[in-house]
Amino acid sequence: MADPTDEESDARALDALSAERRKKRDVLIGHGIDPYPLRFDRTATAAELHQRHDGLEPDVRTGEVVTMAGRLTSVRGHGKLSFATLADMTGSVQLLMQASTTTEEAKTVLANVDLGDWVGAKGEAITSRRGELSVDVTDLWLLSKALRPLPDKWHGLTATDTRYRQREIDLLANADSRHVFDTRFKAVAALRRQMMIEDFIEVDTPILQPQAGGALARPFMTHSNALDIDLSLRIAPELYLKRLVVGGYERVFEIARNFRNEGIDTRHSPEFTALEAYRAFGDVNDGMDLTERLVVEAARSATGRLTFTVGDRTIDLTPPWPRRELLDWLEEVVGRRLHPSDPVEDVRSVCKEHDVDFLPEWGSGKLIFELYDTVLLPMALDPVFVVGFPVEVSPLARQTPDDAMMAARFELAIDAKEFANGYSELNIPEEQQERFLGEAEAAARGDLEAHPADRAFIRALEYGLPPTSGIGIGVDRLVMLLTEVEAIRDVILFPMMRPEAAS
RNA sequence: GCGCCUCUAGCUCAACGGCAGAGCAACGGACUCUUAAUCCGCAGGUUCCGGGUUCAAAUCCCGGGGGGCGCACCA
Repeated sequence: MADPTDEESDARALDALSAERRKKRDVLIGHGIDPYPLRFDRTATAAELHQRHDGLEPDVRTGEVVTMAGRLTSVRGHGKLSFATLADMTGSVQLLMQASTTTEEAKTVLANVDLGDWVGAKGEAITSRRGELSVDVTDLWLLSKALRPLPDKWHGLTATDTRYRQREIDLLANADSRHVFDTRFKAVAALRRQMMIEDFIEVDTPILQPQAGGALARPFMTHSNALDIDLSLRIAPELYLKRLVVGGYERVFEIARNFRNEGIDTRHSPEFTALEAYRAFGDVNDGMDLTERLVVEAARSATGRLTFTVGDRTIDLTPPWPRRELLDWLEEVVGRRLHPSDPVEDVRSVCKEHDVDFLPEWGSGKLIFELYDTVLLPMALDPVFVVGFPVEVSPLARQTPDDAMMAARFELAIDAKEFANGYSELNIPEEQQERFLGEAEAAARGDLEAHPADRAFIRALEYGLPPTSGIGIGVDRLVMLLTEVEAIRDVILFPMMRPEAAS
């Protein structure tokens, strides 16, 4: 279907189903029942009830009267006896409704509820003859009517675009999907908790920026009417966070939504979440230590495990993770020691040998980075810190003390993807200025990912940025690993989609 | 942006040139221990859209749209 929620197709195809539900709502109104009560007091959740009473023998009455609330996901009518499943945020519990012991009002409600309705139910917690924990309902209230039918209760919802466009019904129909997001929120909470433990301050920096910076990427553009200026959506919080370190926040982090106007595929979303953290007095090695602690803690806390299977790959996060010098590893694999100072023709020939495409304006450093990206990265399954990247592709990182063409920078590779990135931050204003000018020239030449020099950032550096370790962790990719899914859209609640057709 | 695949009832799927079907959900009915409840009955369609080929199109062809995957760019 071109558009499952199109108004006309609704009017046509959903009319019969929806009309039935509206009719029942009218019947209840006719009985003086408000189908949209303002509030409801519940005394127990499904999880609490199970925690208190699981393991009882069949046919036991606990004597505890509870009031539950949730969505009705299944009804099994049995004449004067009905069973139903009530699902709330914590799980589900069975309702047992006997005509002989329910109120008249409850009978009226029961006769006019549909799958998907929100209901409240009061009764004694008991076990059924089969031994299932149930609420022996005396009172039943409608809390809100579902006018649209739910997806198939057994098969759930599989249509991918409907799952992304109408995440709400994906969540209520597919337990797998709920589990993915439960895991996501636990992982993010764990990251935040760990940062707090390590004395980092959480901050919020601008998403609307006069000038995108902190990464090489194409920004989304927008416009301020009040100021009559064009603005970019942030591509990385990096520059603002380092300005906060200048300001005295020695340990800062942000769990930041970044926006990049680039390709969309299973690994890339136009908006994605990264944790960026900056720590005064640290260097690239402290960054790796911190990254390892964060990822391991998120995995343990959100899943209780350290090994994950994605597709046919098994990934083991057990620390410590190996740290390999990029140039050493590359030498091992391509059989030649490369260096950014090598003549560009030499590095190009290695690229050709390994089917690595390149552009004529790329220097040896960029070519080495491309070799890493296309030859080494796919080999990294279990976590590996790759250390030492060409300065040419690291405009915000310090040079290493013994090699001015190499930056004190690492990338964390897991499952053939870049998971994290970090370095000893470049804090020498003149050098940063020079690197910016190089980028500005590239921008002037038409490089859409390059940006003009950020003068406000240089000015900040001139007030003094202490030695600083910075890291960035791709939160969506981390969650993909922890939930063992292959598509980034599966871990984003409402992934960017083409708008639904107008009619 | 290019290539491949896909779109059928509210949902999950059949039919693959010959009357558009099933399960779930819905609707009417039976049933006091079900849990994908069961049983009887009944209803539900612009087969994504537009054009073409054909006696006949959900099916084949062309164009368009949505979605997925792969490649390229990017994290």
